[in-house]
Formats: sequence, structure tokens, C-alpha cells
Amino acid sequence: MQIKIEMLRCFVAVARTGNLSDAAEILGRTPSALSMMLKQLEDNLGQSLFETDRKNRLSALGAFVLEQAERELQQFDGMVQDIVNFAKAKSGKVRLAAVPSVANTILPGVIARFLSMHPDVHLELWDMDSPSILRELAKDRVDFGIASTQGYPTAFHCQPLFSDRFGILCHRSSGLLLKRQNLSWEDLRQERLIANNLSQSIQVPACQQLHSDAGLRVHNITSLIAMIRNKVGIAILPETTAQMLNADEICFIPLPEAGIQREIELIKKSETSPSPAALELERTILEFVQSRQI
Amino acid sequence: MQIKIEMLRCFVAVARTGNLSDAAEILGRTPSALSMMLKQLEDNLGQSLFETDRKNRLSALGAFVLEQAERELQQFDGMVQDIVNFAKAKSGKVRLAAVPSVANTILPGVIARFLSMHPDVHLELWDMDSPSILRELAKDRVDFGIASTQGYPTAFHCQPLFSDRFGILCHRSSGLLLKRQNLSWEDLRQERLIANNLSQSIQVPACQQLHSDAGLRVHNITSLIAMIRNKVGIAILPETTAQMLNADEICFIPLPEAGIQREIELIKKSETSPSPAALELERTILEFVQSRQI
DNA sequence: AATTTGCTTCAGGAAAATTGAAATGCAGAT
DNA sequence: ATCTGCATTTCAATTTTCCTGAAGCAAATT
Repeated sequence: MQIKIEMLRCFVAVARTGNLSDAAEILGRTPSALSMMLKQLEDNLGQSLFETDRKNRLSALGAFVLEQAERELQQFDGMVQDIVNFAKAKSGKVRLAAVPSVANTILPGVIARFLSMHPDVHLELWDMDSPSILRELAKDRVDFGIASTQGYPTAFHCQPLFSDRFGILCHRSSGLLLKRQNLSWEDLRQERLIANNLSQSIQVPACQQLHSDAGLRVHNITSLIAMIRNKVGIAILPETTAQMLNADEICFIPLPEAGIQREIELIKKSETSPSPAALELERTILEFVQSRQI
Repeated sequence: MQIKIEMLRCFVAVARTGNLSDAAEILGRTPSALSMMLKQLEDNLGQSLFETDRKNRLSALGAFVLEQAERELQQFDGMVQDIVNFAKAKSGKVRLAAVPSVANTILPGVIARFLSMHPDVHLELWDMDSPSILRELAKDRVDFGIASTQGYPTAFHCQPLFSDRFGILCHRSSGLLLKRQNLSWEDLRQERLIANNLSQSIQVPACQQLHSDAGLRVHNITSLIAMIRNKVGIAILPETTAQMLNADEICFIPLPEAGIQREIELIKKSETSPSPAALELERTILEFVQSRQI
């Protein structure tokens, strides 16, 4: 017979109460069960844990064991609690990478909600462009990402979240606003287009034509916005990007052709099983997106 | 079902080996037993600990549990070992008080032997006179004492160790040495007796007579010895005290009357059960004394 | 001395763990 | 795709461990 946690728990209860019946009450056992269990423990150690067969005075060995056992039980129960909390996503760590537009629009709400339900989870969020997100994912540096694979096939598991249609971002003083109901590609050709990585990847001929004519290309979104704000030109960007901005100065106009959009997806390595906390955040995001789309 | 140490042990073995059969081999169980035990653990947590039903890749929860469980098992096994060591007197602490003569004669040998057999036991030794030893014992400041109760009844449990006969301590130039074969009380009356606490307590009339005539009383043994060394006078002391000294200058002569002696005893509080280490030292002392008396 | 209190022991029964055999389910090979 | 071999799971039977309630003791109390 080995020394087991239950024996220690039994001994500690008896040592604390000073008698079998009270300890039995606490543990939900009969005194005889405790008596036998203590006997086992004593047989193990080859010595008595108590002075007499009355359990109200510890032997030197008993005092030593009590001290050790109390510490150990606390330790053990703490560990079990930690594990359970982790499993219930009440603790743990989630690392998330998302494209800036999503990080700035829907994530704040989702994260606030998630953290209020799981206050002890440690959450890390990075924003970066889609290719970087895929790289981080491959290196296992994030639990999952929110990005667009743009139709490129990847080894990752992708779950569509929503479609993010492209449109024109222009200054509110732009003449395009007047034509917004029946905008044509020809109208756009009259404007100065500020190209960027996202708009560049649109696979529609008319749009690609516009880009080949564009004389200005800006990679950084905030710089690009500053350009528009100063009426340097217009840009083609997804709608969520527009939502990041103060609508007072800059306006969003849908493209002349419908169906030009990027698909925002929740992306994760399919092999690695997520931590419970990550799974829970994922669930929260999906739920949030679905409720928003109604 | 609760989480138990055995579950963790099982999980750690499987996680380490990466498969059930090897782990089963190690634990001395069948794979099916481990499978069921893991299932229990997983049911407890509500999640899988492994990626697939092959046990070679841990889930995020599994990785977390492995880390916790390994630490905990080490902790637990360490504690069990500590307790067993304590019970086997391989560790622990013993506090011992002894009269100086014993501390200086037989204890060095006993303690050397005890410590060589129990290298991790912490041993504390004080020397003091018998009344102080009894006081320390009463205050539970020592585990046991080696002293003489001098026939005074005490509440302690006393085990006789050996008899320590009284005799004369005199300088080697003393004339008493010539008469040592048939010394009389009258011979002693010719000498200057240096009285001391131990000799004072001898209940023999002739001896008490000597003491009432004594004009010098020295309490501290080392001072008393210095007196004898300088031929100030003679003293009546137990034989073990004489053994502490270099025999070159000072000699021991038995008293004219036989049977004048103090009983050296091993004294302990009967109620408190000793620590295993104390018990073991006690055993060593008894054994040593018995072997020496043959 | 009688009673109460508290522990131990015992035998039977309940619960849990373990086993071996058979079934299932993957993964790599055909 | 299907087959094959290995690892895991499942199942029923068995063994082991644990628990209970009754009876018996011993110490403390009346």
C-alpha cells in the first residue's frame, strides 16, 4: 500500500479535530473508515502518529507529518484548481493576431465581452497585415488569426467570418459623392487613385486597369488616410477600414461593380488543439459576428 | 470521481513515453487500465489531454497539466520521502542534555557512532547539572536528559544507565595514594576537603561529617580541579568526573566505604512520545552503555 | 462500580481498479 | 481506395480496495 492523498486528508482532519467522529463528520465517512485508514498510514511509517489511541495528542512523528501534509494538501488542491480553471478557460493565455481594420472595429467589443466573462485570462493582441498573420500562425506564435487568405490556399483551417466589400474612400468634398448612386469605372478614372496593397490585390480587370494607371502608391494605411484627408486623391479599401475612421471628413462609396470584396476569416493551425481559453475566445468571436450580421 | 495522485502519475508516464504500452510497462499495469484512468481524468476536466487518441501529441490542456503534474508529483514524492526519513530516524532533530562528566566521557563515542549512522539528523547537546536538566525536561526544551535524580522521585521516566561511584580526587603527590588499599575516613579527616554540590549530597554520615568540617566549597568543577592541581586540597567526586581529566596530575581513589555512588539515568518525559531520531539515539546510548559494562 | 465516550476490529457488502479479450479506429502500405 | 497492422478503447469478469454497522474494549467520567 502506498501513501495516498486521501490518507493525508484523513490524517489532517483527525489531527485538527482531535477525534475520529468529528473528522468523520467532516469527511463524510464513518469513524471506523478513518480508523482503518490511519492504521494503514501508520503501518506504512512503522510508527504511531498519536500519543495514545485517543486522537487528541500527536506524537513527534504525527506533528511532523501534519506539518508536511497540510502544506502538501494545499499545494495539491491549488494545482487541481489551476488545472480546472485552465480547462474551463477561466485562466490561461490567448494570443491573437488580426488585421488592423478588424482589430479596430469589431474586436474591441468582442474582447471587452470576453474579458468580462473570463477576467483571469491573459489576452494578447497584435495587429498586422494578412501575410504576417499567416507567418505568425505558422511559427505558432499566435493561437489564431483574423485575416483574409484572399483565396490563396493555405494549410490552415479557415472559418469565414464575414465579407468586407471594397469601396472608394474619398474626402467628403469630392464630386464622386454626388454620383454615388450610379458610379462608373469611367468616373473613377478621372480621379487620382492612391494605390495600396489591399486594393492592388483585387482581381477585377477594370480595377486592375485603374491601378496600372495610378501614379501614387502608399503602403501605410494611416499615411494613406492623411492623403485623402488632404484631398490628394481617393483610395479603394475595404469597408471595415472606412469604419475605423471618423466619418465626418472621409466618406465610403461602394464600387460600381458589386461583389468585389475580401473574405475575413478566422484562421488557425488545424493540427494543434487550442487552449480552452483560445477556444472560448473563438466561440465569442463567431457568436458576435453572427449576431451582428442579422 | 476526484483527481488523485495516481491519475497524474499515469498521465505523466503516458505523456512522457508517448504511448500506452510503454507507460503501462513502467507503471506495471496494462494499457487498458491506463486508458481508462486517462479517460477518467479527461472526463473530470471536460477536455481531451491529447491531440488524437494516439498519445504522442499533447493538447494545450495536456501540456499545461503535464507541467503542473510533474511539479506536483516531485513535490509529493519528496514529501513522502521526508516523512519516511523522519520516521526511520534518518532525519529530524534530537536535543539532549547531559551532566558534564557523561558529556565528556561516554557521549563523544556514542554521538560519533550515532551520527555516522544517521548523518542527516541534527543533534544538539547541552551539558548542565542534574537539577537544570530536570528543569529543561519539564519545559520540553530537550528530548531527554542523562543525569542523576539522586533518589528524588520525579514525574519523569527514568532508566538506569550505570552507577558512578564516588571517590577521592587528589594530586598525585598526595600521601593518600600510599594508603589507597585501606583508606579510612580518619585518613581523610587529615586532609583539607574542598566541598562541592555533588559530594555534599552524599547521604553517608561519615561523609557528611567531613563536609560539615570543610572550610572551602567550590561550585564550579573546573575551578575545583584547578584547586586540586595546585594542591589546595582534595575533593570527593564521581569516577566519571575523574575520567574527564588527564590522569597524570590528578588521581582517583575509591572511598573507604563501598556503595557510595550516584546512579546515572536516562530521563525523559513519559507522556510525550519521542521523535524517531530521539528514540534511535536513546537506543544507541543504551546499547553502548550495556556493551561497556561487560 | 457503572456509564459514557471514543477507538478498534470484524465480516459483509459496495465501489473502484484492473485484466484479458474483442472491437474499433488510425496510419501507412498495397 | 482498400487493406493491414498497430495502438487504443470498450466490455464483462475479477480482484482489490474501501466503507459500513455491529460488537468489543479501554480509558475517562459519573
